[in-house]
Amino acid sequence: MGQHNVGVDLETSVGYLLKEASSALRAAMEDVLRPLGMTVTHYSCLELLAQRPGLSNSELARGAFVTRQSMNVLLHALEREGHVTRPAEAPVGKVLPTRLTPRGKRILAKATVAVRSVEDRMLTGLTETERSDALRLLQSMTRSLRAGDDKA
Amino acid sequence: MGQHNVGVDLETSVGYLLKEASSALRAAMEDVLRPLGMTVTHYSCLELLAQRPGLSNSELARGAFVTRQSMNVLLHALEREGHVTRPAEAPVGKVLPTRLTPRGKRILAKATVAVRSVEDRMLTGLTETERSDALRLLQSMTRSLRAGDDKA
DNA sequence: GAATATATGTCAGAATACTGACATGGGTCA
DNA sequence: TGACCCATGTCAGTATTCTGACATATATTC
Repeated sequence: MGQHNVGVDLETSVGYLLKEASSALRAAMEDVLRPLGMTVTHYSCLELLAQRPGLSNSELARGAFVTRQSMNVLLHALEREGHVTRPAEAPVGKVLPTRLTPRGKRILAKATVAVRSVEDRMLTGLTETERSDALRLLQSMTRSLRAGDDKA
Repeated sequence: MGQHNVGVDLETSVGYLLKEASSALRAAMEDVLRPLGMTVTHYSCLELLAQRPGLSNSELARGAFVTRQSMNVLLHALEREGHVTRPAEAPVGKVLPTRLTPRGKRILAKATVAVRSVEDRMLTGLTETERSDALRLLQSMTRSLRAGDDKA
C-alpha cells in the first residue's frame, strides 16, 4: 500500500516543511551520533560549551531549546560521565559555570566531525548564494515568530 | 545578566538556525492551541485527516513525525473525546481507516485559523519570491538528508 | 536600608514519546 | 500451495521532557 500520491497543500506550507526538515535533520543526527553513544541534546550541550566555555545551566538550556530542568538532569549525567565539570560552590550568585573536561573535548571532536558531515549532506546541491539565503530566511522567520510573544 | 553577545559560528549554521526556527514555531503554535485545549500533535493529526480522510494509524504517524505507537495512544484519546472515529473491524487487512467526526471538524476549524495566523506572522516581511524560495530550500534539504538513509 | 522583581539551581510528579516485542494480514516468489 | 518478507495494530516498559513548586542570590526601586 505504501505511497499515496498526496500533495494537498501540505507541500505548500512553510510551517509543515520546516517541521519536516527539522525532523529529518534530527533523525540524521541521531543516526551518526548513536555509534558514539551520544544523543542530539548531549551533543548540543557539549558544542555550546566548546564555543562558549563557562555557560550556566540556564544559558545552556536556552541554547539547546529545552527547559533548565531538563538541562539540569543532562548536566548531572555528563558530569557523572566525566565530560563536564561544575564547581561545588558558585563563584558569584547561584550561577555554576560549566566547562568541558579533556575527555569531553575528545568525544566532542568526533561528534563534531559526524554532525558536520550531516549538515554538509543537507546542503548538497545548494549554491553558496542559496545557503546564505537559507540562513537569512530562517533568521527572519524566527525573529517574526518571537515578535508576538508578549511575555511581559 | 541576560544577554551575552554571542555569535561564534552558531549564527552561520543552517542546522542550528533550522532547529531554532522549528522550536520557535512549535512554541508559537502551542501558545495559540493551548486555549483550545489542543497540543501540536493533536492538531497535526486532525489536519492530516481533514486533508486526507481515511488515513491509517501508521500513515498518520509518518505525517506527524512520531512513531505509530505514539499516534496509536493519541488516536485512542481523540476517539474517546469524540473527535475521530475508527471502524471496529478492518475493511481490508489490518488497516483501520480514521475519519473526523463533525465535532472534530468544528474544533479543527478553530485550530486551523489560529495556526494559520502563526504561519502568517512567521512569513511577515518576506516577499512572495522569498516564500517560494523558503519552500524550495526546505524541500531540497529534506531530500538531501533522506538520500543517505540506506535503510534497505 | 527595605521591598519588590527577576533569574537561577534544584526537587518531585505528570505528561509525552520512544524502544522492544508479538500476532496478524497481504504480497512476492519459488 | 507454502515459505518468506514486509507492513500494520497493539501491548508493555523505559526514557526523556515538561509543568509546578520552592529557596536563594542579584538587581532595581522607593
